[in-house]
Amino acid sequence: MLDIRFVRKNIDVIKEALEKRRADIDVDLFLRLDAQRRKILSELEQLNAQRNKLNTEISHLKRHGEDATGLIQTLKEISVKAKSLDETLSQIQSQIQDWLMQLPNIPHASVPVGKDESENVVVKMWGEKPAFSFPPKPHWEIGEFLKILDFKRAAKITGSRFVVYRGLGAALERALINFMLDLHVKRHGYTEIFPPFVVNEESLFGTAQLPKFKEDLFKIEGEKYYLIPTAEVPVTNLHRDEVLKEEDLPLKYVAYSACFRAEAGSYGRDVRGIIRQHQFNKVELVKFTTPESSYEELEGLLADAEEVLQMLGLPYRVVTLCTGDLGFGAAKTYDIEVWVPSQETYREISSCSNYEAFQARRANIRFRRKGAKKNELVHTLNGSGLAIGRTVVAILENYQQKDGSVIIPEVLRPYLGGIEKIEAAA
RNA sequence: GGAGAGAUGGCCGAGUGGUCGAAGGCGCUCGCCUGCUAAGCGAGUGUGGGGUUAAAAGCCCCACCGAGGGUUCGAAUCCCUCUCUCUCCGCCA
Repeated sequence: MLDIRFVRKNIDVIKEALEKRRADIDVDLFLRLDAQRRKILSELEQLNAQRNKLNTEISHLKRHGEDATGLIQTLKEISVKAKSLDETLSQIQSQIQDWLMQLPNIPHASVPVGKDESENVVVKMWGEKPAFSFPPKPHWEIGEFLKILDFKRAAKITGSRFVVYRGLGAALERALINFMLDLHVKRHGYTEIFPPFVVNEESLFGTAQLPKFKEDLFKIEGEKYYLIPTAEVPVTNLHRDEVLKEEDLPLKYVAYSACFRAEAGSYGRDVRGIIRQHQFNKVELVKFTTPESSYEELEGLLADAEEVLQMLGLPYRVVTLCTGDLGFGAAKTYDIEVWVPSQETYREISSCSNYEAFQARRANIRFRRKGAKKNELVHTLNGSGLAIGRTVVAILENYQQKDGSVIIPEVLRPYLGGIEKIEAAA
């Protein structure tokens, strides 16, 4: 959410941002509602001030045992008027709130202008794509051959877009989680969080999944709870309605969680394999920073996520999302895309974003500078570090051998009891 | 799931219809005093919104005593619903 006063005073900036994003939102509606709101608000407040004055007089009279019938009559009339104004006001206010909730963040000046995904800008290439002496297999074939991924039984026990990891597959998933957590905690200085995987509506409003993206979420029937689509939600909301201390910033958290996504509207995309699942694991990085340091911290966050791929020896590239592809609440986003040999393409494995104060305003996360009177909103950032399932895809495909086995990257071996490769069970 | 108790400012805690944004204490900030980083004295110390302003400060006004609704001329105080916390019982990894 953006600051209503900022919007009011910078309507041209808003219009330009919406145009760059190719978003169609009625800005004039806002201006009309806002003008109405302020007019009614000041009328109402004048009435209230009048009422408060008369009330004081009445209480004086009453305490001296004098008659206040006339004043009470006047007050009755004022109260009736105030009540109806109040109703009108709250209607307008909720309309304004709805409008503001629909308004996306303003892209940062450094974000390239573009219409869609095709105009994202590659800013970095890392690693060498593996050269195979045979046609590389897709990860689902490798996984089934090695009996580490079981799609059939997952479909039986749950449904499509679910998978069962078995044996070394399950161990690999667990190893990756531990490896990434250890890296970010011990080397990058993040604090580990193990959050609830279920959250309430307020949290989802705070991080801007609601109200716009309800159809992407799993809701628990009969409860007010939702399954989290990412650990970003519980971790960012850790400090909802809090005032942080300047000296504690930046706060850096890393959290493992399962993530649940309805994937509505993605029928037919990535139907095979584990690229797109209803449930997947992810290690997420979240930062709370001062406004002036958030872009520096974004670069740091990106580097922390990249290091995972570097240590695993997986080739990747980094792209800056253009304005047309930028997520709703983000001011700037880097995607890290890992090389997937069977598809001969790079696939997103991490998305690192600076939300500036967009989430902080919704979630009311502030900080106070030393000696300052006023609280300010923090900036929030987050990024995957990394998506576990897609990392498994990358490992299986990039490290596959001609005989169908898969070499384990060295850094993972201590997490897998020292084994060097996954082979077909005898 | 059943029964009961509670939710007030950074913290503790008073306040059962009118002068309450809220006593008192603690903490914190500033000042004074004191021949030691103590004690004492004085003042200040919530958040959000609207107006005034080029802007800020300041000033004026409004709202907020877990949340939402209601009664009333008037609600922290009365009524209803919800949420959370605590105690006991039941169930349970």
